[in-house]
Amino acid sequence: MCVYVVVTGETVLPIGGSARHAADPASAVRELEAGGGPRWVWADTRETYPPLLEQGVRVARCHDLALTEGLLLAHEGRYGEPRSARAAHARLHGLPVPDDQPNVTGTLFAPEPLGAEAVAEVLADQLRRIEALPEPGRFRLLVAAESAGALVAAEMSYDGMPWSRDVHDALLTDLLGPRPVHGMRPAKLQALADEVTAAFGHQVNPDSVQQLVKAFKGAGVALKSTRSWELKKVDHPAVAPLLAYKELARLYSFHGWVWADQWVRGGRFRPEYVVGGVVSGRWATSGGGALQIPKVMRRVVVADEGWTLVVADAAQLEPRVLAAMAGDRGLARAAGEIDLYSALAQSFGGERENAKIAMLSAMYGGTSGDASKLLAVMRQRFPQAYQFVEDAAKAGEEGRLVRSWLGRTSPPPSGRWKELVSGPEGGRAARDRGRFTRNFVVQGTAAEWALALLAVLRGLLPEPARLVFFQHDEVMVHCPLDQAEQVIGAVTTAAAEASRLLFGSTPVRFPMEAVAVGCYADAK
DNA sequence: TGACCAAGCGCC
DNA sequence: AAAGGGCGCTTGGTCA
Repeated sequence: MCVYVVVTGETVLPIGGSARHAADPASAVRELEAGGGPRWVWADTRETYPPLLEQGVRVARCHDLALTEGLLLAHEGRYGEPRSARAAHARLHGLPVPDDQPNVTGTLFAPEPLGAEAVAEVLADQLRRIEALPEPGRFRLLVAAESAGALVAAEMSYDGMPWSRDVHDALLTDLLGPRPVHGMRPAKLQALADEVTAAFGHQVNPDSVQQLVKAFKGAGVALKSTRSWELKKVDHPAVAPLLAYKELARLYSFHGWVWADQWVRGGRFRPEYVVGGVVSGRWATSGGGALQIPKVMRRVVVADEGWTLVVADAAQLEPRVLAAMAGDRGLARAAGEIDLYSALAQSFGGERENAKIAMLSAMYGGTSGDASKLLAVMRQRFPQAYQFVEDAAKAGEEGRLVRSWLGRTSPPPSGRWKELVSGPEGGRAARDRGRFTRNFVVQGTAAEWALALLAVLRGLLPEPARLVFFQHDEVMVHCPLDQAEQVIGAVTTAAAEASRLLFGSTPVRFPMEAVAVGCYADAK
């Protein structure tokens, strides 16, 4: 049973009750939250929640109208229509529908917030539309998990991930040389660039694909691309320094000093997360590149004195999700083991590696190498799982929509795709979309499991423990040392609860191994 | 000059 | 070792 309380601007309105115009809305929220914890409904967590966090107010549950509208529109085959609460309200009243604005927090031209009555109206409409779906229970869970994700995302941006600028600077200095002055290359990077130039006998900018291709051509080497794995096949003295250059140059420009100046404050890395930013339901980032931190940088993430980092990732999440969704008994039995691929090895000639290739090929639409032979085995041994992803691929090839377990819906085919598919290269376009929808059902459901885990875990954490990182199937909690055991236990509990919420009683296990470490680099 | 694209590579 | 689905982000380079 949910109790909804509307928040907009300075109004806090219990549904069915009378509006309170609070001069101090944060206090009003704090007060109502303490008295039992309603489900707050608001137009957009990104606008409403950060100011509350600034005032030390956190809430347990919310219903984010914009995220919910996006999920509903996609399910209704109206993917891409404006999803803001304002747009939803306009549609209800046959008024002109405003385009979605980029996150307007803090801009001068932020429009007046939607009135409380309008917010309540949009909520009622959404709840009605959810009840009309074929699986309202699952979709309600999706909405709750997505909204909880929005709370976590805002909190993680606010709290930040521990980031030692001293360790970062030492690492960069070690690899690149001291921080250079304005526009210069770091010494070690410049030395490698000079080596490349020397190897060719003339000036070559290693950042320029064109110059590199031309230089190699001049040396008698025809390149298809300058990708590292392509270069590794080439025998030329420029290759070694060039490969070293590319690796370090990326570190320098993506996660170097300039990046740290912009994104690290007070020993915390504060990226911006975009909940549901990937069509499959995975999160994206809109700044800071939090989901692409190179592994070498993990040593920079260090717990505060007297605190620890509890790091946990779900093992082989996607094949487990497939086993549970497809109800494939054989695969589910293997997924009852800690190492799913080892458990499958027997079916694939005793080779764990073969089992892995077969599973990945089934989920991603792989065709290369041994894939087709292994897929034939998969089809025979695990027919339900095989058929499940085949059906998703077929739907995609035919231009139909597919949905995740809880009801997140794939984008429809574009107009361009429809043209292509009836043209001479149509087969290629169809297969490409088939691979996408094949992967969508698995990746999307895995994202839902992870979101459910995140939501449950958040509710189990003791004060002052904080979630500080979430990356697809991995979470990190920063907590005092003496809470480590409790937090590790909470992770296990949350994983079990996420599995139960999505799949009820299933033989499939979802192992989530958590370790407490002083430094992220020590987690693996 | 700014807008946009492609290449390339980091993460899952 | 990669395969292969999804992203973000930076650089160089082109075009209006």
